[in-house]
Amino acid sequence: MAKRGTSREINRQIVLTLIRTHQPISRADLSRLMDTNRATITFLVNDLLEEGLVREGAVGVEVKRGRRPTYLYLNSDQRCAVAVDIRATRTYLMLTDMIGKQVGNVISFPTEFAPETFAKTLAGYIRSLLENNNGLAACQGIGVVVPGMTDIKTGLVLRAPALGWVDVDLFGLLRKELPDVPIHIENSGKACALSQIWETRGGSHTHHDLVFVSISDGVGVGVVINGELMRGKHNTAGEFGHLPLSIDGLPCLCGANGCWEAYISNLATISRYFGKNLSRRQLVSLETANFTIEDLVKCARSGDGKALAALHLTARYLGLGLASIINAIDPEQIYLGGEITEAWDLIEPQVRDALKERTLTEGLGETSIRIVPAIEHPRLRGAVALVTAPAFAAPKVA
Amino acid sequence: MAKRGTSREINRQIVLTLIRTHQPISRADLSRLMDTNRATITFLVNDLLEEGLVREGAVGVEVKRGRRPTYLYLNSDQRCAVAVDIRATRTYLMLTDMIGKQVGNVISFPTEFAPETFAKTLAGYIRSLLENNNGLAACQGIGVVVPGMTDIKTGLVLRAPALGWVDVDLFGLLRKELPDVPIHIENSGKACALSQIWETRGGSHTHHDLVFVSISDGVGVGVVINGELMRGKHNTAGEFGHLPLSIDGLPCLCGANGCWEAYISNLATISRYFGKNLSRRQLVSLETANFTIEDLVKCARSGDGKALAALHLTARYLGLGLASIINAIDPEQIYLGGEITEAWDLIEPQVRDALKERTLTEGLGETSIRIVPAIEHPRLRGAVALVTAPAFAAPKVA
DNA sequence: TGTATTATGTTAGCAGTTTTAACAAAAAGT
DNA sequence: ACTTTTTGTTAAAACTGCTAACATAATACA
Repeated sequence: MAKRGTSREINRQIVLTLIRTHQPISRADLSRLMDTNRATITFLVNDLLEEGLVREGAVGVEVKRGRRPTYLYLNSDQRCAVAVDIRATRTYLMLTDMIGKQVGNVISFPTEFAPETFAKTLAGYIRSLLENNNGLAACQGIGVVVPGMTDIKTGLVLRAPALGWVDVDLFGLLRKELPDVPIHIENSGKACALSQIWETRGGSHTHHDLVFVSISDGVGVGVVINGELMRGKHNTAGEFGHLPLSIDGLPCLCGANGCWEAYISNLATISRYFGKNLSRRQLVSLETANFTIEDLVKCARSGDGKALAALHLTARYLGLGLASIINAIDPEQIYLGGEITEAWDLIEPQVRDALKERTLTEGLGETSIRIVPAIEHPRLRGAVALVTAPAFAAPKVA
Repeated sequence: MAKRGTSREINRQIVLTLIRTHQPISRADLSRLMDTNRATITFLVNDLLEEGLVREGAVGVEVKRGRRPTYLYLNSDQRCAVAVDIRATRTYLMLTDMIGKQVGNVISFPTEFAPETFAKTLAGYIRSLLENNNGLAACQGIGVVVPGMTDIKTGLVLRAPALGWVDVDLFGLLRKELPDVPIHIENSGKACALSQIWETRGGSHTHHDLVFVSISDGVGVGVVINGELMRGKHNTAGEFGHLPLSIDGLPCLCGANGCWEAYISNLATISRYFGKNLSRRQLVSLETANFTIEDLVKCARSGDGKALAALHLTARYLGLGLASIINAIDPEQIYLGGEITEAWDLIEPQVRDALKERTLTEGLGETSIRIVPAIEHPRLRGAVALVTAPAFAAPKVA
């Protein structure tokens, strides 16, 4: 039901989003973008100025004639957010302002598997991060991404194989340590997808349907449909990593056989290189401590044929799986993250060929794939989006 | 941008939807459902009464005390829609009122594969259907569902293997014959999903995420995410029928190998029963003319062990594929249509067991599956939804 | 230099909606 | 006969976007 103030709420959020994506921008430009009059914008902006969400800045000088516009900016300096990326080996942290811009360095520490002690350690790092940067006033929230299934309502980590966590109340543990800050916990793939839609929304080339595929120890996938994150009934939607390539194929950690993940995870690629059966986790962890996928790529680049062959086979399986995602979702854009993307120049042809083998139409075979390099910290950006995106979201009305 | 009248538009649609799903319903009940006052409802309903979309009916008598409510109904008698379901062998037609209620009988004629003559024949049937029922005044539109990929903007049938159609301008051909009626053309799976969301929306158990799987000569899938149909960039989203069960498996009509469809289509099941390789289309069409999946089910019911075994194997593959859909989408409800569902009592355990083999969590393994029997004409209802749903859709504002 | 032109941003009043509060209508209980 | 309860309507208030006029500030041009 649309109430008396619903229109205003909606328009407020639209203005806020447009300022975020177009700043610096004048009131007049906003009125043109929103196809309305300048008067309405004046009132909306005045609201945002009073609340301190927006500030006026310099006046424009590059105009031909007429009064110069006063530019508007998001007042992002006064608020901050903390992004946390929990991975199997290390946990990464970053401080950002409200538009997700990084403030200071990314710091990290080894991940402990015992939830209680881990939460205490993590809270300590967060506190020191906030204290050392107290020029930034209020912390708007902490976004935490996890390599596993989560329940966003309760903040429970339902299942994170890489961490050995089942039904861990991460929210509760962190809440006890940091009682005054909103905490958001989400699956890393979903968070990455959220950050992509949130970064492109309102811009000239907004994608309404996109998929984020992150390949590391497992395969994490986040899907945006019609501009909204696909969550599903249990917030477990997007588990494309366990689509079968062959129902009688390689055993997967999930218990089933022939999952895509079992063919393209970092473990699978390394295991393929060594030619051993490294399916048992203990063996794997020993091996990978000494030899990472980055090492494998280096080998391939310096002429190791076996390494290149292992990468090419992974590339082929990667393409075959992507074809399934494309046939199922028909996205405008696929984002691809993970260590193996650093070898994209070596594997792209194999990926694209395999993809075209199974996509149903020519158009689907040409689906755009964008590599997201590790240096962009996609998971940390996803964690930020958990905190910042709700502030810009339109109200639910239906 | 929310304009001055946007709130009213939104609320108008909500009222209309609530009357559709709850009729008969009083103004007072509407105000309670929408959590607002009766005055607002009075204004909104007056608008709808003037437009003739809603009518007042009997007064309620089963109230304990107080003034009796005057019940409101959708004024569905004055308008009608035509639903068309094009299938490989026959084409079906039905006349409905605006809430999708069937008027008269379902009629059908053999499908001709030449687009021009087919369009002329179809238009003739539609005209006679409308003339024989001209008590119903204005025809609001014609909804046509097709077993293939469509472009909803142009009305082109991009690819319908069962009909041998590629880039057929079905919209243009029908438009020439019926120039004054809006025509909607859509893939059958998508239309079925649309009809399900549209029939449950506003009700007590609205499903925001659902999947409709229709098994016949091919596998058609329609997906609703966050209450909206998933279309994708080219309106080809939802092609789960070509997810692989084994990338080296049975050849599929699409050119790839091991597609789910190649294991569970009616042709696959019949072919399995005869133990022959019926992959070539000519052979298949000869066989199936004499022996349908319904016959196979009859055999199984009367004790033919080979028939039952063929069904059970199809059931197993059906379950394995559904697991992929469930892992990917995590829907609240799966609807299952197609001839084979008439044997649901025979195959449900096998389907459910196979499904649980590959679903990632217990909750996902328990995903509700509802059989949609042929007598409910799901594809024709989908065709109706193409015409009627837009009249109830909320305005796009963001 | 002075005037016209152009663009930005503000203000007052108008128009369309929801909301509040009061009231009329109709039925059942006491 | 009177009170209570519920439905539906009406008038006025409050809030929102919209229109039109106007102030402000820059450039263009004679």
